[in-house]
Amino acid sequence: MKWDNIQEMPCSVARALSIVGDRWTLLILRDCFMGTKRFDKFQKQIGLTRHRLTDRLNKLVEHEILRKVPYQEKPLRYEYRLTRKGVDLYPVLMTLVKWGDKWMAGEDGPPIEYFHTQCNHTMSIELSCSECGETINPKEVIPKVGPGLRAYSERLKSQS
Amino acid sequence: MKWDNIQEMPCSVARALSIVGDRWTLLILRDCFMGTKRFDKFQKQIGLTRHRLTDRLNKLVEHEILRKVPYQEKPLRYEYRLTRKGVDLYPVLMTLVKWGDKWMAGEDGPPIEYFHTQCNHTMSIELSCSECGETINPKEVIPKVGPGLRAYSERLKSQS
DNA sequence: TTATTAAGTTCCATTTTAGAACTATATTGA
DNA sequence: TCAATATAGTTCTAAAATGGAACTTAATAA
Repeated sequence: MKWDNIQEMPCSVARALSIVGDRWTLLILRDCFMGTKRFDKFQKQIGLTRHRLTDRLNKLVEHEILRKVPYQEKPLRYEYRLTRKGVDLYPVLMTLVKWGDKWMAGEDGPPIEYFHTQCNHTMSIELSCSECGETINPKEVIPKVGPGLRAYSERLKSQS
Repeated sequence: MKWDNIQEMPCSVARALSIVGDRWTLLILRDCFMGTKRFDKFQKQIGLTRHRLTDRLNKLVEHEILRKVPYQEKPLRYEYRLTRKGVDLYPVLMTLVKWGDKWMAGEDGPPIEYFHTQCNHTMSIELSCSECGETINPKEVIPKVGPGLRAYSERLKSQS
């Protein structure tokens, strides 16, 4: 199985990772959420090669997670901005932050803290249920076959 | 910058990704959350090469995200189970699910649905504030330098 | 006229990965 | 006894991805 094929799996994790699941893309997006918009700044902050960066930014633009917006003419230059689809990846980054803060920060404590302007507290994120609002415990969530997987299975059947 | 060095960045996202940020590891963990425990089953479900799988499982064990538990003697065989540290990655997977469901599922709808036994509803996850409980809007969260980054900066200064 | 800035591109050596076959240990059935 | 099956790897090689460094292009600043 080549990586390029995982997007065809009937699985939202696989499909999401087919775009953002490589070694650098989520770091690029982290920088986007911190306000970075320009090529050289990404390159310096992350330290990946310019070649790779070009490649990853193009892929993100292609998938409409970032879009290129001209910020000057002469010479024409673009900056990279998050789209709605890109901003929707915020929870993925924040869950990684929370895990990294808990398990990787060591004695120094979390590198970055997050201040919630709505309640004026330094906070961390929690996962809650869209229906009842309660905090999620993995054991209390049961995965079931959904319409997407059913459709996929039926297509497989009709092919054979 | 080589990938192996990103874990030294003063950033929880980078540190988390240094372990789970490669192309296959989060898919392996997805399977763990679906109940998969054995080598061959991982291999068939994910379709990565046995060689890579060995490598990734070992890395996860090394980082105490999975642990090997013998399930038979003669011949001695182990299965892979999530540790507490591993279970703590559940939010990362679920945020990827939510994004994939929204942006990658297309007309078929989500492949898998999630049933919350606490409230008896099919649900999706939301991000909420640990302090006030409200749903998080990225614009309302301000990152600030935390103790980990301060300690890091001071170490850098004293070295030079 | 030479540097500098910004955003890439090009080239090559190194590293990682995919794919397939092979190995080790034990059980089952003929 | 012998062949087939099951499980969990390991080994090998060709192909693909990556890292590092230098080069390019277009414009401004010294």
